Amino acid sequence: MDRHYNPGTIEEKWQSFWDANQSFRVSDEDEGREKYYVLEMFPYPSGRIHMGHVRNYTIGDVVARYKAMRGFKVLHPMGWDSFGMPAENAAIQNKTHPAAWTYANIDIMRAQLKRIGLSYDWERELATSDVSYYGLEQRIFLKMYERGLVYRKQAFVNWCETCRTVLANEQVEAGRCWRCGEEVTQKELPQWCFRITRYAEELLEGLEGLTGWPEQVITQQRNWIGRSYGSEIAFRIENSDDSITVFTTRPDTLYGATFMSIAPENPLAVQLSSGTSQAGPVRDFIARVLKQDKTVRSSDDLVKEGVFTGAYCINPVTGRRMPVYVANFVLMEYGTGAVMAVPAHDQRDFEFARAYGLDVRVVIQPEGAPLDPAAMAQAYVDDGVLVNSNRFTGMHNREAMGAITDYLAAQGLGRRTVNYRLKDWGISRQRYWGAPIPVVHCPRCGIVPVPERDLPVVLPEKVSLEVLGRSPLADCTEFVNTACPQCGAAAQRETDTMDTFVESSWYFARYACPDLMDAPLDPARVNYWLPVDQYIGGIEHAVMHLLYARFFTRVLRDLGMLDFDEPFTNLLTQGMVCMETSSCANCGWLFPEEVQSGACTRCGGEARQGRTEKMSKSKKNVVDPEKLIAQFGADTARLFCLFAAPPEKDLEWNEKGVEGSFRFIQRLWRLAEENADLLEHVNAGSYGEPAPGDDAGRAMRRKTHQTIAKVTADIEKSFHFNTAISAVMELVNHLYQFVPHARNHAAGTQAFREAFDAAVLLLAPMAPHVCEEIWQQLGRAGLAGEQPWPTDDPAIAAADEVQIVVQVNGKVRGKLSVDAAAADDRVRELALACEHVQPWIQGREIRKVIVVPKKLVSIVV
RNA sequence: GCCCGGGUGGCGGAACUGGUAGACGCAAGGGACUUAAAAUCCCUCGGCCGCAAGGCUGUACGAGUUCGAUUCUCGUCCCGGGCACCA
Repeated sequence: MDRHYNPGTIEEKWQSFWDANQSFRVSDEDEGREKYYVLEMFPYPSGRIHMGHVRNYTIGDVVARYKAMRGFKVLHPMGWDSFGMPAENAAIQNKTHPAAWTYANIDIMRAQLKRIGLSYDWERELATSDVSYYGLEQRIFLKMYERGLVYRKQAFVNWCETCRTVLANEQVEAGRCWRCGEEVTQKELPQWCFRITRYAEELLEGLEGLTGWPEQVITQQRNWIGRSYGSEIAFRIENSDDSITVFTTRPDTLYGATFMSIAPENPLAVQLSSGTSQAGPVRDFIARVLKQDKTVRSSDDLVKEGVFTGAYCINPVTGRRMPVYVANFVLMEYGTGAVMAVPAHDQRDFEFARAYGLDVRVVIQPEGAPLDPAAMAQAYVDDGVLVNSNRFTGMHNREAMGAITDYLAAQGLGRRTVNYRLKDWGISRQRYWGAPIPVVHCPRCGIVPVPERDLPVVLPEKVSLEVLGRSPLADCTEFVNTACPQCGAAAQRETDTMDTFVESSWYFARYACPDLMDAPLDPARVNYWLPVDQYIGGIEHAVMHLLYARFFTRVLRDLGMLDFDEPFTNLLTQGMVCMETSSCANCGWLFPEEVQSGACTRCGGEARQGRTEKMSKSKKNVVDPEKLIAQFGADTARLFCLFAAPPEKDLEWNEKGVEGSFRFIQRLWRLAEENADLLEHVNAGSYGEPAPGDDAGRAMRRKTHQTIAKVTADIEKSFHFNTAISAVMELVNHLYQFVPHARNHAAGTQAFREAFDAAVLLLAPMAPHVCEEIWQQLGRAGLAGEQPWPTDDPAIAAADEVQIVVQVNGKVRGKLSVDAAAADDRVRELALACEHVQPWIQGREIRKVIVVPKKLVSIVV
């Protein structure tokens, strides 16, 4: 046994071993062992691994290694979400090509991941920017197109007039372009969309079955889909054959509808006003509202504004004329882009009516004081009984919702509907570094999908990224100019690329068959490995990524590529990695190494400690995993990530805590090294019963088996590695105490070996390098990681004496040690006789005595 | 505003289905070893009172249920996250 623990040497040795032996490669054949698919969200190759990755991937790795020791056949793959905007920005900045930048990053990050000792099947590695990936994605796109799941529509995008370019939401800062500061406006452009709304109901209902997901994520998805039941009601436009249809969840208030509000984007706004004196004001109003970017328009304090269109529609039940207004708070994307306004019973309509002097008609009366429209200070939105509602007067409003809708339906003026907040997924990006949308625009045939035989549509290499106003692909003539696949005429390729969320919506299935070249997925292999048994990633993906992946899984199912509904059976959302921030008046944010004993090392000024926040480059509160590993080794980095907090909580980084984890590993090593003579050349499996009367040996074995049970339960139940590690720490502490006994008793030596081997195996998934090394240096057969997971023997773990707490009136007054098998009556007797308890019960009447077996006795006096 | 989480020592965090609050680790203090330091080992460590035995108090705050509440119920305050004019 080596004298000192040398993480650098050991880790390099085992990482090379795993590489050379392809230790974590799995075949796709069913070998009788149960499969287990564990997956961590793949990273964007930004350049370097950060602590959030280390934490995420360590958690996944422990699960993978643990399940393997439990006898599962484990699939644990890794890849790269390698399309995206940062590559283009970096390319412009560094005058390189996005591909060069991306693939260089991948090489760096792959090497970094290997240095953490993660048990990936690298044979299955994939990168979404490889044509072998996105080319197959284009096939999925075509199949979706055939099924009507893809369509094109005019949609508003953020637009900077100065830069003449489309901006992503995150490129808009306080309503202005991030690059030039110009005010961002909304511009209507044709956009490709996926019809996710077709699956809205199924996606919502599927949530019920996701028992392995955190409640929080389920709720967020439910709110995002936002189902609401209501009615569609048609309002005839005065002097016209047309009508305006609205969606409302409150058909019961129809008799109180006194005007109509429509969204500025609603084409009716211009239509209705044209030819009237209101045409000018309406046009101006729309132009002004559309100039505001989405964040401004949806901000809290936006004043409700509107303008009369000059037109009226007719309330179908009262026959009253309702002026039609364009209003800035009405959303085109929700419902029908038009709202029947009931000022008495809707707060927004109320405010609007007061501002523009419109009628307020009460139609729902609460119990007690009747409402007076003139005196109301706010809308009455709660339940009540209908008034002023003709035949429905007197009916409870809940009942009236259905009754009024049915009445309208009978006349063809309305129907019950379900409306969703969820919108179709706009996938068009006017960007270079993404998957080309495989479509051709032909002057004669219109939109023609690229036939499957002509796929993939390869992203051209030579493009200029600095052109403005359109996708860089639009300027690449050899890409754009093509022949129409249908008629052969000169045509142009679509130059939009796909949202990168498309790639991450099916990569988890592709890992089952990454070698397949002529189809995206091999149903047999996908159905064998999937669904993913355990998916692990950041909570920030609670809605978008996880919803899109669920959508895609259903689409792929309907395309016959797989046959399950939900992609991820269990989901673990891990918390962020946080650290204290530091700053100095002169130099701003400081890196941790720029602070020494409270002073800034750059200017000598005072370094102030800020709040603890998520590690980020901008705040400089970061720890570089590479440096950390160089100093302490990967096992320490892993152990600390697991020990400092349970996975779902935020982890507070603490340099001293890292040293503590390092010390613990050294403590384990030293225990082996100092007692190698006792431990060497013995194999697990046969640890004899300690000699009768060997209490210390018995206690050691009890601790061992209790620890095995505890660690196993902590991992199985909730992946609470922090408590699992603390249990092993206790075992190791116990082992140190036990050394003298182990040296003097043969049976004690056995118990010592049993406990030590258990400690090493229990830690093997968490600190794999050092555990393998100890296992090997002590001459154990095989690899630690290939040993069966230790099993606990409840008979050995059971205590033969238990401590009983004695309470008097709920306060702890005494403690007793009692034979575990003692009868309740006997325990009760001992408790009452206990010397510490006597003073509290003497001379008082004992009303009740409660005996909880093996726990406590509660005496009520 | 609405919907989810969450408030436990100096710090990170433990506590099974209501049963000894503070496991484990960090920090701190004291001691041993050392010429010295590091490393290591031993002891102390929620607060208050007490020489001690021991007592009182304590899981954001206020009530309640219970023999017994960090755990269950109601109310209040604070922090974090998500959504937000959704008709």
